[in-house]
Amino acid sequence: MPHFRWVINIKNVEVIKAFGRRLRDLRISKGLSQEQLANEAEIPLSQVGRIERGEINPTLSTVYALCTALQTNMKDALDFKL
Amino acid sequence: MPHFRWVINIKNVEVIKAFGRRLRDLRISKGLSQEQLANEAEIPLSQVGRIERGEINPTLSTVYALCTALQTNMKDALDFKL
DNA sequence: AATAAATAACGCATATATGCGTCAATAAAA
DNA sequence: TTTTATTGACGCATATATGCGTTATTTATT
Repeated sequence: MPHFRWVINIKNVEVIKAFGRRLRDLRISKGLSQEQLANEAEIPLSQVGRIERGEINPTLSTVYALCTALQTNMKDALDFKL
Repeated sequence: MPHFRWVINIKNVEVIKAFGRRLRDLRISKGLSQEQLANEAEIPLSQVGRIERGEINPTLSTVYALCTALQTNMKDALDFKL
């Protein structure tokens, strides 16, 4: 059965969703498929999808790898408001 | 015994260490102790220490919580070069 | 020096990100 | 439509971040 045993921090959900949207925008603006981005960033394809959909909370190193693959700075990739 | 069974991505080590240094600088510039920052960000004190020392690879939501507690944007907190 | 405050360095349980699959659904191109 | 490319949505094992302790060490204060 599904659980609600743990407190959900709404802000945290929002930040990973906002980053997912930003990542997708950046990827598309660079004309890359998820697969190409995954290869560049050396991250599994399925993980890129989950991050773009805001399903997982990526680590700093993953964020960095994605930004590097997109030829952007974390500074710019994380420049969004909630 | 210690292991070397997995490939270590040097860049990833560098980014978490750089963030740790940046976090410490920001915290000190705001005149906060690790304990005060931990309370503000609602994360364990020991975790703040490990992050500042670059021992762990924080998630995006943790980075966000720390930046918010420091009254900074991720944009600025992650504005560093490797 | 003695005391207090701050940080380092551990341990441990649990939730979850990662890494690597597979197959379905959708979109794009032929 | 049919084929191909792309993305979504799963499953599962493993490494690790989180969360919450405790104790040691270092630093600051008196």
